[in-house]
Amino acid sequence: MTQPFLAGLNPEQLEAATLPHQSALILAGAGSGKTRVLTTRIAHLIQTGQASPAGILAVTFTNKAAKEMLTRLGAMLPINTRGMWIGTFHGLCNRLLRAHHREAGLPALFQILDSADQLGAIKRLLKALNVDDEKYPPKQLQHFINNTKDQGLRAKDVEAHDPYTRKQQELFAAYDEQCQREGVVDFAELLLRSYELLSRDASLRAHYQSRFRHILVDEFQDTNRLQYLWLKQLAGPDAAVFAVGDDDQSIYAFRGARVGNMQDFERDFGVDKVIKLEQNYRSHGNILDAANALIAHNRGRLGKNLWTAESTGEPIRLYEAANDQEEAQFIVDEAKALKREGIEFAHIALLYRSNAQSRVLEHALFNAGIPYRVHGGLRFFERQEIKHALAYLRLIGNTDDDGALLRVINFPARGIGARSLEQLQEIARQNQSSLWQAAKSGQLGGKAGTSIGSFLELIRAMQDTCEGLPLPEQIEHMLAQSGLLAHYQAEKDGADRVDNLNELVNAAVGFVNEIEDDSLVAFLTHAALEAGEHQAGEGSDALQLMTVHAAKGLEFHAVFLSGLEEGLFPHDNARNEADGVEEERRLMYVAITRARRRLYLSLAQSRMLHGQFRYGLASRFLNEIPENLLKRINPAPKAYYAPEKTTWAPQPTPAGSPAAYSRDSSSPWHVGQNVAHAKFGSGVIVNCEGSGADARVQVKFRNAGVKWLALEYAKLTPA
DNA sequence: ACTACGAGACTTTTT
DNA sequence: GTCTCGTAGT
Repeated sequence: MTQPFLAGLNPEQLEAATLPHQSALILAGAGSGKTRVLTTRIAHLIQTGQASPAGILAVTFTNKAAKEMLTRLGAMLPINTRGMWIGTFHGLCNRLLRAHHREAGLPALFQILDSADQLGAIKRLLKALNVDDEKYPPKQLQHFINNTKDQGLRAKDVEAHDPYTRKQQELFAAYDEQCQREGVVDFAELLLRSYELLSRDASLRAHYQSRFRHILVDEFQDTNRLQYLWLKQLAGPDAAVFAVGDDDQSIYAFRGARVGNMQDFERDFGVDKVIKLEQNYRSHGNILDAANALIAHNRGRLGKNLWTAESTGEPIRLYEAANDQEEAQFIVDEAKALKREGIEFAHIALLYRSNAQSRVLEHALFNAGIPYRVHGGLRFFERQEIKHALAYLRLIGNTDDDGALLRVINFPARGIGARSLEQLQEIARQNQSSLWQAAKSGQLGGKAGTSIGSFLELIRAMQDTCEGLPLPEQIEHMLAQSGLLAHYQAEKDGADRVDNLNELVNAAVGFVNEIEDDSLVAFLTHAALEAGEHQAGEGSDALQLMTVHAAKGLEFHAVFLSGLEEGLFPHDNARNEADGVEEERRLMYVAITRARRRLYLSLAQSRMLHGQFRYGLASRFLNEIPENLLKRINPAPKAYYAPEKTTWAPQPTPAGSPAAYSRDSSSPWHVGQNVAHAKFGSGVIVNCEGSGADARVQVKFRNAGVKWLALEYAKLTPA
């Protein structure tokens, strides 16, 4: 039997992919071909007859990773991957719970709450119980609930030694009851429920244990306690668990990931095979050397050293700017230069530690006319208008979904105000029923009773209309009947929202074509579990902007890593946490190893953050990269930057360029000067740089925004 | 029922 | 600086 897909693997990759039936831990460094090994192993198991497609369970963290795996697998083997259990932890748990909803104590059509829905549910709970949300902030309670569940624990399992924790515990229990009553399940609950189901039901457990004799886990370092427990329940005595991970890339401890699971795994699963994938196929030598040197400062690593067959390549460029705007300008200029060298913008990434940093970069890119795409941000299914539409769909499926009902009972406005709702909620409380049941009971009189009654009729009418229709048509009718579409069409800035609502119909068409299940619940589940990147600018040649977290798993020809200052990276908040700095260092390691050929590191001596100036020292991580790998690029002499109406603090003069921040007296233009431009109108100079033919000024126009202008060409007049 | 204004947040985030 | 949220006012 030929297995062409095994060709080209290095010895370690080959060994891992063809390992006999036993549990194993694969330490896969950045860029070492981990996804390839995972998919190749699955293909190998199937083709050699060691496993049938149905006998394999492969679990990832993101939908993207799961999709990637399925695509690659489909290319290797002529099999239908559809029935295979390859997916995210949440996706697989959902599948399990749908199949055994009765045993799990859930309604057949249970809905999934995303984080925002969950927060809403908690706020509602606090209000119903008359709890002071100042004393028990909803966000904090949400955190408490999710954290506890992620440990595999329920409210009753919490050890409360103080009144405050006891109250949280009590609210946690009440929250779970509320969810149960409404037939909804949050993300953590998906996992906890299916874990409890497997632990409780021996025959069900035996069934799945004998079915899945091969379990493969991606990004093992990111698993939390509960996910680990879940895996342990699913893995029977003859299961071989193939865990792939990299302790150096563990950057999600803040949300419960436990690197310790890797050591536990070796012990609990009797692992005697640990394979290290250390050959990196991505980066040039200098970049890897920098990454290795940096990560060596962490203690308690499992130990791994990346190497490459590639040449050393270019040095890592380090740039220290006077301020954040200058840093952004440097990045813009270099990106342009790279583009001239033939590197596409799409292969260049601008990375930062926190989202707040993107604004200055975007601003500079916008002024330079460079196309860019920001990753992360509002997802399609999280938009307000989409949430509203989904709430109607949820109500069609399950009228007891109080969260959904409250969201749309008065949207578009139907004269059901806060007062009517309070009455309704009071009745529901007394009857121990859902809001829908309360409304139906006829205990509401007067105007409130009538308007709420007609809302009930509206939903019932929708249910009737939708009965038996294909999903996309159901959505179209709902949009019209609910008045949502009309509402946004009438709104003056509603065009985008209308587009999105129509896009929702398209999404349903795509969904129905792709998935065999075209039920409403399946679509709603899809919406909750795959909020979707679904953003503009895809496919075009645009610079890629994202946080370092979001860059994990990706690679780029050139990477700019900005904001390398103490307090930002490592972040201030990380310094107080146990092992906080080590996690930040791993984050830095992830950032560095994204670069294939060229890496820029930059920092600013001062930057605007949260509305005020902040002066940071160079990040400690810069000192952990050997000097011989670095090439320092010195800033060209610049005029100082003085923000309008801000008390300007003198900036430290960097060594080696004493004149860098003094005013250029030879230029007739200066910061703060009022000027006029033929096309853009009047404005004020906010920045100057260069001299002679290269002289440029940045002008903030009253009506035309902020623009950089070359003095040689732009006709500016003092005003 | 809609708007406007002030207060407070604000690391990272997938599901 | 900018966004969200909640409340008070029209």
